[in-house]
Amino acid sequence: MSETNMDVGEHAALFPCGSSDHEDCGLRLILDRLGEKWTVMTLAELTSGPRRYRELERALEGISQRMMTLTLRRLERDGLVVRHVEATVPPSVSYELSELGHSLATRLSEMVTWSRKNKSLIEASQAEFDARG
Amino acid sequence: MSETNMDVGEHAALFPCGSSDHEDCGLRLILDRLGEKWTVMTLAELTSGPRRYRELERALEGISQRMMTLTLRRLERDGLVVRHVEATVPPSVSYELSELGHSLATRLSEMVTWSRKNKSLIEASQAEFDARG
DNA sequence: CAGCATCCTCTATGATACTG
DNA sequence: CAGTATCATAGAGGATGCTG
Repeated sequence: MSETNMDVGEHAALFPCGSSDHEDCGLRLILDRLGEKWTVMTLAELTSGPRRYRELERALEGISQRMMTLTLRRLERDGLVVRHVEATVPPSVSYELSELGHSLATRLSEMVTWSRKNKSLIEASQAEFDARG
Repeated sequence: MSETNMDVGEHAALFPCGSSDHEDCGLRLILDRLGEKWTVMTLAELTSGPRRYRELERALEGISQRMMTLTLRRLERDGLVVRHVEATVPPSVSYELSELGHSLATRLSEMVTWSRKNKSLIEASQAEFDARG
């Protein structure tokens, strides 16, 4: 009853991202990253603990070396992932989520829950939509 | 069953999207949509209530007609937005969030909160990272 | 007003080769 | 092992013109 009953009149934006505010309230900052092909899977893999470069590469089946590096660099740049270097021979480099990274991963897991819950609903809608030309 | 021999104090994955599960637990289904350039702003605008095509176009300053239509079609296809047609002359078409759309918008607003809260942290990290390249 | 069709550009990503 | 550098390409998105 009190579910979605937040009267949606004319001017009560649930979240102010669009309109004249082109800076998107900072959402794009993180959404652009999440929209990249391998970012989410990389974060997901790292929620289990630190991983070495090669381990990640194996876990993310199909990723190119180029994208593995790019993805990790960008996550590091955002402060979501921390890079550790062991100056051994051969070198050993591991990556792990920062505190910020973990906090994002938590949010992401909530989105996963939502996705799981509504996946069939969405796919049904798509199927119906497609069935009409 | 598998090689659990390397438990370096690992925890279970917070969300199971990567590794062998290529279907991404359905997250990509929605993340791909949110990653598109105008989707979030469109949803944001619609949280305030129904909007006509032209109203949306004006609100989302800079969007092309092509992308406005594509974005709305895809949202409609996903069942996140409902399209209403008034067969007047000239025609009047309005769009509004479905219940599913509202539920997603709610999640999104939580992400916005997170983004707002950590925006400066991320940007600081980026600045520091760049200062060393 | 609310679109659809067409052309074009630019970027994300993939493939491949090389190195400390 | 853990990258960097280079080349190639599919697709997202922009610009423009047309229509019911």
